[in-house]
Parts: sequence; C-alpha cells; structure tokens
Amino acid sequence: MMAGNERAAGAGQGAGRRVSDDEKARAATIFDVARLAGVSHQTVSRVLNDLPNVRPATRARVEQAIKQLRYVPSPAARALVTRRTRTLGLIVTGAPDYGPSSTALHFNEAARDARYSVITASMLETDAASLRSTAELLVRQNVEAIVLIAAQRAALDALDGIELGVPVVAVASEDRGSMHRVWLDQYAGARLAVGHLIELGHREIRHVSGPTNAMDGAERVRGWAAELGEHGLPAREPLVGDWSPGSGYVHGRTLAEDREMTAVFVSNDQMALGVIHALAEAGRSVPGDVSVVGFDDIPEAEFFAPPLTTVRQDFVELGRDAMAGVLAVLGDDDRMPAPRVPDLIVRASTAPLGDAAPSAPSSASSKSGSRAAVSS
Amino acid sequence: MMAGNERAAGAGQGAGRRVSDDEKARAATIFDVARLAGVSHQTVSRVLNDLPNVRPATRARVEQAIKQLRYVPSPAARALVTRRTRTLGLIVTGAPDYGPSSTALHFNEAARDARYSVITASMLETDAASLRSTAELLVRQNVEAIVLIAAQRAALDALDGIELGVPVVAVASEDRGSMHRVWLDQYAGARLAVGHLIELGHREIRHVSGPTNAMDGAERVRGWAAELGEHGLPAREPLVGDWSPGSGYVHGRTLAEDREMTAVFVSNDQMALGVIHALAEAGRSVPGDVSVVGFDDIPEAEFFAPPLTTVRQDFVELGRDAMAGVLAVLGDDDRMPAPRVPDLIVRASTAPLGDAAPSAPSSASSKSGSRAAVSS
DNA sequence: CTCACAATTGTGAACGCTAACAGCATCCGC
DNA sequence: GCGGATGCTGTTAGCGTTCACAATTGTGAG
Repeated sequence: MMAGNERAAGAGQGAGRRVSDDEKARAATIFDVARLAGVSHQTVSRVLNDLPNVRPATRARVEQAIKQLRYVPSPAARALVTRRTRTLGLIVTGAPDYGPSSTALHFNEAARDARYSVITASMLETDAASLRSTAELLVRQNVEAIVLIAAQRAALDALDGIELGVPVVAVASEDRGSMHRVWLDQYAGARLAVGHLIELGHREIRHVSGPTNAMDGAERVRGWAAELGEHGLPAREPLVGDWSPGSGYVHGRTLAEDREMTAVFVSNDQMALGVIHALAEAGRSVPGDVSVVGFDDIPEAEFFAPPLTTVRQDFVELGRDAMAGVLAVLGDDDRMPAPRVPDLIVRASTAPLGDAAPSAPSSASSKSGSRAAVSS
Repeated sequence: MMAGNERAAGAGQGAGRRVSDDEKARAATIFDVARLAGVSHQTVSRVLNDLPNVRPATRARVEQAIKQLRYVPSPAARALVTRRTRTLGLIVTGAPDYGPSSTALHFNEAARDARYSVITASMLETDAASLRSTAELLVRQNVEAIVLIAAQRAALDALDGIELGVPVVAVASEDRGSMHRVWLDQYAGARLAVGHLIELGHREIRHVSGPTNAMDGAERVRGWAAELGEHGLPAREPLVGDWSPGSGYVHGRTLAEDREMTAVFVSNDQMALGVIHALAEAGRSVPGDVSVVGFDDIPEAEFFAPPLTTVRQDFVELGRDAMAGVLAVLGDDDRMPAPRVPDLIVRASTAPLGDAAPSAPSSASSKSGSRAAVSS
C-alpha cells in the first residue's frame, strides 16, 4: 500500500498541508481517498460503483475516507471513459403554457429519479432552423437522447428525418416515422367532450379549434367530427382560433349570431373563456342558451363563470411517459408507453338542451347539480 | 508529421477500414482530424479554440477535415482538463406558474446565448431537505453556479447559509446575506397599484394577499400598506389567500359584505378573478361599485370580465437579469443587475369613486359597460 | 501442510482534450 | 550574413475515472 505511483507523487500534497479545507484547495480525487483509506484507487472505484468483491471492512474504510474528504467523483472523467453522460436533452418550444410546462416538470422529476440529468433548451421560436441548431447544440453536449415537447407541427417536422446521432422521443399528437413518440389521446378526449354534449341533447355543436399548425388541435377537430358523424349530426366548418382568450372572444361573437347552434366544443380553456364572455355579452347565457366545453382543465377553469366543463389531461403521467420512452429507446427498459385517454370533467357550463329550443324543442330536465366539480 | 506517437498507434485504425462511416464507427477524435489535415492534434485544438498563430491555410485545412469527419469535441474531455463545465444549475420550485416559468425560459435563452448549458431541476415540493439534496445533486454535476427561482420563503431559506461550493443566484423578492439576488420590485409595483386606486378617489382599499410564505406577496403587502400610510389612509388587515382563484373567491365573498370598502388590491390576477366573481355574484359590480387591481398581467387578464387593471412584471428581463447575475458572480462580466419596477396596466376593472358612496349605500348605476358577461 | 481455486486487491493503460513548453522556420536590422 | 525576435507547429504531460488484467491473499480438501 501507499504505493509510490506517479499519481500519488505527482499530486505532491505535503502531508501536513492537506488537512486545511481552505478555499483554493482542489477537490479531492479518487487517489486522495485511496491514500487515506490505505487502498488502491481501483478499490475506491469499486466501492463507488457498488461492485462486488470488496471486503465489508475495506468498504467501510473507504466510505469513511470519502465522507471525511467530502469527495465527489468527477462526472467529466467518468463520462470520458464510460462514454455515457447520463444526460438527456429537453427541447420545449413556444410560450410557457400550462400543458407543456407541466409535462416538462414531471419529465424532469422522472429523469432525476432515473438518475439522469436534463439539459433544457426552452425557446419561444419554433422555426426549423433554430430548432435544429438547438438540437445539435444538445448533441454536442453529448446528451444520450433528446425529448421534444412539441405543440406545433412545424417543431416536429423540423427534427423529422434529420440524423442527429441520438434517439429523439417526441411528446406530440401526430406520428412521424423517424422518431419515437408518447402522447395523450386528444382524439379520444374530443370525442368524450362532444359525446357529453350529444348526450345532453345538443344537435348543432360547433367547434372553435386551435390554430391549424397545432397538432393537438387537429386531433381534437378529428375527434369532434368523428363523434358528430357517428351520430349522424352535421359538422359545420370549425372556427380557427389561436388558443388565446382573445380569439375565443372573436369567434364567440360570430357564434352568438348562429341561432341554430346550442353548444360549442372549444379546443382549450382559455378560448372557452373568451367564447363564454362573448356569448354572455350577446345575451346568450351559458349554459342556459348555449353549452360550452373546454379542453385542458387549467386550474382556473373551475372558477370561470360559470365553472367550465372541460377535458382534463394528465400531464403528470405524460411527463413520466416521456421518461419511460427514453428508457425504452435507450434499451435500459421496456417498450414505448401507450397513449392515455383524458377525463371529462363536468361542471356548470353545460346543460341539457331545453329552455331555448333551436329547431327541435324539448323539455329541460333539472338534473345534474351545476357546481359539483368533478361530478359525472 | 504523422508522428508515430502512442495515440496514433494505439488508435489502431487500419487505414483501409477508417473510411466507412458505418454505424459502430466511434466518433472522430481530435487525433483523427489532425491526421486527416496533416497537422498535430494541438494545431487542431488551436483552431477549435480560435487561438491565434495558425496560418490561414492550415486553419482552412483543419476546418475542412473537421467538417469532413463531422467531428465534435468532447465536452467531457474538455471539462476534465479545463476544470470548467460551462454548465449552470437551475432550480425551480412549486407548480409551473406563469411567472416562474417565463423567468426560467428567458434565463434559459440568455444562458444559451452566453454559451452555457443549463441543467434544470424542477420540483413541486419546496421542503428544505429535497431542495438541498437537489442543489447537491447539481453540484455533483459540477455546475459552475446555481440559479434558484424561489417564490416561497422556505425555498430561499433552505439554501441560505449552506456552503455548496458554487455561487448561488436567487431570483427572489427578499434578501439573504449569503446569496446574490436579482428581483423585480414588488414593493414599488404594489405602490403603483394602490396609488392608482387612491388617485381614483378610493379611501377604503382592502388587500387580498398571497400566502404568508410567499416573498412576492409579502412585499406587495408592504407596498400596499406604505402607500396607504403615506396618504393617511387606513390599512385594514389583509385577507390571506393562496394565489388560487378559489381563495380569491372565498375572500371576495367576505369583502362583498364590507360596505365601507370600495376598492381591492389583489396580489395576483388569478385571485382577482375569484374576487371579481364573488363580488359580482353578491351584486356588487366591478368596477361600478368596487374597483379591483390585480398583479402579474397574465395573458388572460385582458379577457376577464371586466378586463383587469393589473401590474405587469417583465419576466423576460428578469430571466436575463438572472443570467447577468450569474456572469457577474462568475467574474466574467459586470455587476449585479438592479431591480426593475413593474408597470401599471389600466383596464376596465377600476373606475373613479363616485356612484356608490362608501358609507352611504346607494343604488347601482348602470354606467360603465361592465360587460354583463362573466358576471353571474 | 500443501495446493488448487476463489475472493480480494493492485497495476498499468486508456478515454479525448488543453496547458506548457520546445523546436523550427522566417524575417528583420545592422 | 548573422543574431535574435517572431510566427507557427509539434511534443509531452497530465485532468480523474474505469477497464482489463495481474498479483496477492484467504479457504478448504486431500
């Protein structure tokens, strides 16, 4: 022991000077620990990595030395030799909306649990050029995989097909051959919402959609149309919004003049807020005259006037699924997670078709307590 | 050239086999580039790091080789020898609210512009234990500094005083001796809001505050009280909310019964939504009977019923300030940025005191197009 | 006691890069 | 035409780990 190898000599820490945990003192290395514990650096490494064939007494001695020197292994040195960084890249585009932000947060936590670090690249822009250069930036950091939380189709397309050298897991509502994907089933969620309106007796159900470049929105349009079609109901042209309450308000004004219509499926809660505002302003009460369903269940939805019936998405699980997907493609684990179906949350913005009869009058039942948050 | 040094020999790439850019081919190293360009690895390193004293012709040859081999330098190897990772840690606690999320996003962009990577650790919990272990986790990744976006006082306190070995820059509204700080001036913002109400003639101005553990909220309380005090107006006990629309609603019901009160300064926009809802429900019109001012200017605020007068905070600049702060403490740059003062955004939820006298009850006038809309 | 064999520990040699210095032309002034 | 600057380029030595072995110690059967 105390082998006079070139390292120990090179370090040249005078035995007396070492103790002071003063400022400039360079962080301890595996050799410092080895010397203090009276073992070779390799034995320390074995302890660090929990390898077998270390006598318990030795292990204890090493652990004691580690603690005493406040030693932490260098991730750089480790990455250099193992060729694994245990680091993932996360790209989030667009404004920090509730959905993407939540997904990112829970992905982050899941990654931490799996002992991976996450280098995040958030960006407001969503053009192909900056997206690609951001992805390449992450690759240059030697991330082992990239997770892309993409709302806009363009963001997904930007990374489609290009060979980055690392796997990409997209959190997106549309499929692309070239990358793996996890998602929440927007189509099914929309059918849930529209199905609810149909059950309430509505026949003329309009739709305020998200922007055409939004994949979630497109799936919701599909679901809306499919559910209507299946019940032999007409699907009038959707009104295309931009997710903002303002665009909901604008379309709400238009809708207010459509006297046939008795229900609106709005593609997110913010726009639903605008729609309700416009309808009420035009004297069409919600849910008295018109039923409105939103999508997302943002925290505020419960406190709209009236409290909003909406479709809740589980972003917690989505974030975890993203991490599960990463582990899957990295081969450390199982297969790609299946999409989850959102839940319908019935509140007070929907009511049975009744009082104001559009074309086919019917009597209103007074069932369904309005408030009762998560009822149904 | 072509020196038969141990590296080139050790690499043992058969000259014939090298060309295939097949799958398993290990990424090119600086030696591969050197060989192809017919120079030493050190010259390649000089080109990579933009050092002087490289003949333009040589530089071009090296750059050509780099491109041809699609070579990217290994950050791990670089970090190992330079002892600099160019990586920062970012801790964001609590739910992904608008403010913290925006700040994080713009910090992220600013870091990228400064050629730093950011390892993000988002966490819902805010207890000292998990916060500290998260910070230590980041330190173990050899981040050069940690940025803490802290809303709750506890989050700040958790990292206060403990020696992490790297500087901490807190984005927080209260000061702690042990760390650097950037912030938006909540106190000044609150005075702006209350000053506006006073100018409109209000004398009984109540306050719905954030939770007591929220530093922003505490500063806003201070600002509210100070502004009132300076005008010799009474500051009744604030109603303590929890930022949610729900708590705003609850306090709104209480406030509705206070017939003295003609104005409320609410500590964030979400609670203001709840307050307005409750007031309207109780027959006290906003702004006809009561003026309401919020804080934050979330995107939805403009579409509340009525559109909300509020205080806008510039989270874009705050995020950039955080990065500027990091550069400052890292010594690469100038000094800690000064706090910024928010802007008052006047919309339709505030009006001059007039119709309804504070102590003398009166009938509500129907002035002010208070958009019947969302009011119930 | 001795020897084979397992358990434990130690010894170089990478990993891919930068830092420090050494070497070699080239150029300038006298 | 010679000495010394002044580019430019090359050589060697680490940075702190893990990997692949080699060496040593311990154990149980004969």
